[in-house]
Amino acid sequence: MDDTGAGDRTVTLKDLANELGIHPSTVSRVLHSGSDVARGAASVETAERVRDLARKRGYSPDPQATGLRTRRTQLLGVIVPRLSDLVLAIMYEGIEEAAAELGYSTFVMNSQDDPDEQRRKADIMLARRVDGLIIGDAHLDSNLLPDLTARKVPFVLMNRRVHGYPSATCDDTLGGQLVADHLWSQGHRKVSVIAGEPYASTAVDRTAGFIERWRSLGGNISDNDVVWSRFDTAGGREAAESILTRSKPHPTALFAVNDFAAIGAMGALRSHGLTVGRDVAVVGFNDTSLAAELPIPLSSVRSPMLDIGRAAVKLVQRVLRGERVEPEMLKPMLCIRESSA
Amino acid sequence: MDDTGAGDRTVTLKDLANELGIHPSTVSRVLHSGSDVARGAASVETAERVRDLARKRGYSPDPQATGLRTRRTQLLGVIVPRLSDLVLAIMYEGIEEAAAELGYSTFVMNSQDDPDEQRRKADIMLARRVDGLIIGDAHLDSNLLPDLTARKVPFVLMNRRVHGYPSATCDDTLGGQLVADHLWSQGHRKVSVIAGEPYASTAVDRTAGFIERWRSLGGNISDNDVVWSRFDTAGGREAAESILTRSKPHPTALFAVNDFAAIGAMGALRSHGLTVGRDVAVVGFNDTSLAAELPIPLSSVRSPMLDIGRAAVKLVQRVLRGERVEPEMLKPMLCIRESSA
DNA sequence: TACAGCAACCCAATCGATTGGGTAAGCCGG
DNA sequence: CCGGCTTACCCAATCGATTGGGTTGCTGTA
Repeated sequence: MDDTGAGDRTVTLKDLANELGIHPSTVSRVLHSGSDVARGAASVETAERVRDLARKRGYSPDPQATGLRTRRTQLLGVIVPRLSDLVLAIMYEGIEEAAAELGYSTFVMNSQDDPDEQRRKADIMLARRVDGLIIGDAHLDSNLLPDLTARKVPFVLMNRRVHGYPSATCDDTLGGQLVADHLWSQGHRKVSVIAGEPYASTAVDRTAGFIERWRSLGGNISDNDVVWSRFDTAGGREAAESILTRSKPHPTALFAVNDFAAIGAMGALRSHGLTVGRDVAVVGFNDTSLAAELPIPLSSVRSPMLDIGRAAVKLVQRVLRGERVEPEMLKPMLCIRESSA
Repeated sequence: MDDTGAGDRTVTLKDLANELGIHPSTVSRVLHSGSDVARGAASVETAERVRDLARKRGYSPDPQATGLRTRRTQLLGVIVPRLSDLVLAIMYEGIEEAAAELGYSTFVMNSQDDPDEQRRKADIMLARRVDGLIIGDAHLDSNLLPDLTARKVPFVLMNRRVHGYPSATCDDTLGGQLVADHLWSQGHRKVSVIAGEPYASTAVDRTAGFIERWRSLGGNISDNDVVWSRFDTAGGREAAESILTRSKPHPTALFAVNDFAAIGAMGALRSHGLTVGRDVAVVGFNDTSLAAELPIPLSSVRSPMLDIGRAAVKLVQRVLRGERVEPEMLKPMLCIRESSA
């Protein structure tokens, strides 16, 4: 009664074959494809016996061995700036789901948005022989991407896009436009943008979309009204400080391209005795779960983070199949709350 | 000039051996260990030639092949409730760092704290032949853990502990005690605890530590003053609502075992016209980066999340070596801010 | 009756690295 | 000059699964 479940070693094809008195290759063919190759490889009843025994013994093929032979690992590498960034964490959840559905497993690594780390992490993943990469931290001026292309590494971008590469992103330009429309219609005429990091398409596109629409509405906005900053609360705080000290009278609305920066900005406004939503409107981006929970709930552009993750997996799968793929941009939605209403 | 970097196929041991006119096994031995086995396997100058060529050709051993032969994959599986939980995301960053230093790669999967998913994810990782597991979502009443033990799967717990299993956690009991000391010394005498999920040792230990210390200080606290809740903002909000409606007069201090629950609770207090820090003190747990950035900065117990992740890796490594290991509890630190000062 | 055709399998090489067991050449002491 | 010891290698099996190319035995048919 000791060998009911797992004996001691894991079950191999050969074990099954021995027990059934047939050749491992037959077992392989039976188990390999639903019944495509199986037809012609074994009789219906043998196939049945094989499948039964496999189930009973809890057989699961060794991915090392399979990968060695087939040259495919069913592994995807995912590189993000940092998983402690809620936005990326949620995208990764989407990736995990979609990847699991397709029989892929995923590695994630944090690059801290540092080009050297990006390269190092990519190398680690390639050394692991991942089938493809999902890059969530692409810099607009990256030279890693051309290198990967030259090395024929299959990859797609996620979250941030770079011209000429397949990507799954939010339609950030549209997002910026939505904010412009909203603030304009609320009667704001003097606004500033906390623009994020200039190497990230998210920041650039959201800012550009905003400015372009603002101007086409007849609004006035100059380079001085745009402050580049880090994506975190501290960055947003500093940017807001600089806006408040620099431009008098202060703007009546702030658009921060990221919720965390927006939260930091709200802190700065408070320190200056300004009430968010009454004195100064604030709009963020991503609609992270916190936005709605703040003392003054934050208006934010809701980007479909989970779906972006899922889309990235599907894209990379198509790249792996050798298909040519177009960048994919998922539509965002503006959630208006007290901070700008 | 085409074969300078990577030709087309990746370089194998045999390629190197052929080019040097020696046997693959010799190359393997040279490259295998710093110079332990190398001594005796090849002359110093041959070894040098091997290493040079390996470097030049950008040789990196195929992990599938190595794993197949050695029965070790250098892969660790990590299961967490959800990576979008900042606490786990940061622990994972610690894991990633430490694992990379030891030559391990890591898979992470989200279980959503659902027992079926926990099992499913563990099975996926084992099917991938991970060398060991780091379980970050252990339930106190889990039956997965005994099963894994029975199957001789090497694993350690992280974040949450369960009696009888190796784990790397915060000293949550101590954390609760710190909060009790603090609130007591601030003169509070009527307090409530937002206790989190009863299946998580984090919640149970923090609550128990608090209550025990509170009573030993001479304080009074009954089961009614303890509300179990989800770990997120919504959970904290609901718990606080229930506390405010249930107990009159309302408590003068709330201890939430988690920052997000604390933030939710702060929202509920606000809705009831109470000012956090003046009318009601609030203390959270984990000191996530947001705590300090809130309009009313949140007092919180700082748990060494990054170190916990790193510790988990070291523990699992020792388990893999067959050593017996003791649970490890890292000391937390109370950060007092406006919400309770 | 001989042969094509098919069903149902089996064989062996292969993927890339590791490893226990050789072996040949050279040197040294007795 | 021979046995024994090093040094510097080589050989081949092995890990588990896959896969192109067999082989065997039977049936149907011209």
